[in-house]
Amino acid sequence: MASERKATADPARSLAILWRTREPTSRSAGQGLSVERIVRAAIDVADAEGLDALTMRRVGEALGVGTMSVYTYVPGKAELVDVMIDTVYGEMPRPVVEGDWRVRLERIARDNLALYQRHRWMLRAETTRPVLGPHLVAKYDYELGAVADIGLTDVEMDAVLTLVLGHVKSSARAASEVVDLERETGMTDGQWWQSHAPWLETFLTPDSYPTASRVGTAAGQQHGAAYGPEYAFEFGLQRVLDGISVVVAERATGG
Amino acid sequence: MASERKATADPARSLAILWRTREPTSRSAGQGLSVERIVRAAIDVADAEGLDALTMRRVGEALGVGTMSVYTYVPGKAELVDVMIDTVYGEMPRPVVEGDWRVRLERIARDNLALYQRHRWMLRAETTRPVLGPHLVAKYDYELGAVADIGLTDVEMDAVLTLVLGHVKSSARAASEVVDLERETGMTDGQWWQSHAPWLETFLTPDSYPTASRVGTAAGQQHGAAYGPEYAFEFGLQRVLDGISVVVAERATGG
DNA sequence: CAACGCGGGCGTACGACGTACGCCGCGCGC
DNA sequence: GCGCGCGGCGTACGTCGTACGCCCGCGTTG
Repeated sequence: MASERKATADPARSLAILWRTREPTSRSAGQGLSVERIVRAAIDVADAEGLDALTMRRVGEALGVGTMSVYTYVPGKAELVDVMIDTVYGEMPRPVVEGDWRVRLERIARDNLALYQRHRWMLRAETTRPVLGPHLVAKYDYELGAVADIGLTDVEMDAVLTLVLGHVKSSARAASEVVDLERETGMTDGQWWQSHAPWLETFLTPDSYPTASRVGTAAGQQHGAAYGPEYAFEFGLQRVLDGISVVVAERATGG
Repeated sequence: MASERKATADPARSLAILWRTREPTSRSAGQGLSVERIVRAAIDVADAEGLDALTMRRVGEALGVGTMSVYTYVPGKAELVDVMIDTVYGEMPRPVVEGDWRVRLERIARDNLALYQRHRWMLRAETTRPVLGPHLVAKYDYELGAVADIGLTDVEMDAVLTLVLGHVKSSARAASEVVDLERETGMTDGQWWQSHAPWLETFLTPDSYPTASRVGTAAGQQHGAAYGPEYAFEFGLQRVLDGISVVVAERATGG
């Protein structure tokens, strides 16, 4: 009948849940199921076991409740994930930071990185279009504050934030992969590179790919040194901030 | 028995397929199934209908063959995707570019963006750890060439590349979401923002979130102007390159 | 105080998916 | 001319999301 693909969430339904916060009915006010309890349980499952382990059956189980009971409060899994995302945005700190825009942006970058580390499933869930929930809006407003009044246009402010947060996400993803790999294989990243070294050397010879071979080795050792992802994050962040400071300086002197 | 999670691909199996390229047996040399034909069909399906539509049954169908026949050549879906990824890397151009490092990096960024636009499923498939296939290695070697001999350390070269490619991926993802949304809803991004404007205004008032409201409006209009994602890509790319040039300049003068 | 209706909770079932297992039948080497 | 190996595949199982409709207990009403 309906030719709609249900692969994706219905934003309107997600928004309704996010903004309406319909109060619990008088009936089972205290101890029944609720959107909040469901979302909290789902976040706990995803934090502990990853997004693949987050099934509707598992959520029901975690709440000591039948699978289908969850559907009384949430229209489907996609919308549940939407609400989970906005909920964790609500956990983020929004301190007033002393210092200039660079200090503030750096702080924002680190806070977002910490969020991704605490909730690694966010890195995969966020792929789809973000739903404009209340906490995402609050987060956006707060973060824009870091780059307000330094001479950028509105569009540039948005672009700066997008750039910084994109870098954070890329770095977080790389770091998360290292963690996953260690969990799956039982080896550290360094051990993994070492065990694959002979295999690598059979085809990635200095003759065939001189640059890749040399740099790959160096980067691999860096990873072995147990702070590879952090280095990539720090290096990239400073580069991005340097790049932004060029525009800020232009605006300050030029007009 | 085996407590292995099969959510992820076995890298060794993927690598074996990627590097061994076992020649077809004498028997059905010409017209039978083959890894190449399977991968090509799978890429076509994913290009046309997205990663969700890529099922083993669908691949078999596209080849006029039973579902399980695919498993004769490919150990599983995860490994198939690994091979698909390396294959599309093989399609990328690797021209010798006239100009300095900045010109070369910019070209690399645009080529990678084009790749993501041609194969949007890459944006979701790549999430897992990349498999070191022959084409990925060749790509890595080529791209490192853009930043060789400008005074960076090996680790910095790797970090620069990671930074630029990360930005490309972030931008590509944002652009891809716009395309998806237009396909799903049948509206352009501008129309979508406009239709949701009244709804947005009910809670995102200038009183509650002054900055987010103003900047969001500006950014929304930018999106309506049909070149939002391109702007974000260009702006971010120039910022990133500016940031890199600061280090390059340091290295050139400092020693 | 009794009857009722409604809504929260859930059991069952269906159609996807990935893929293990074992059976065919063709065509090449002897 | 014969047998066997291998490419190809039909069936079946366990998972998932979720549509559908039943039940039961509570709050409301007469």
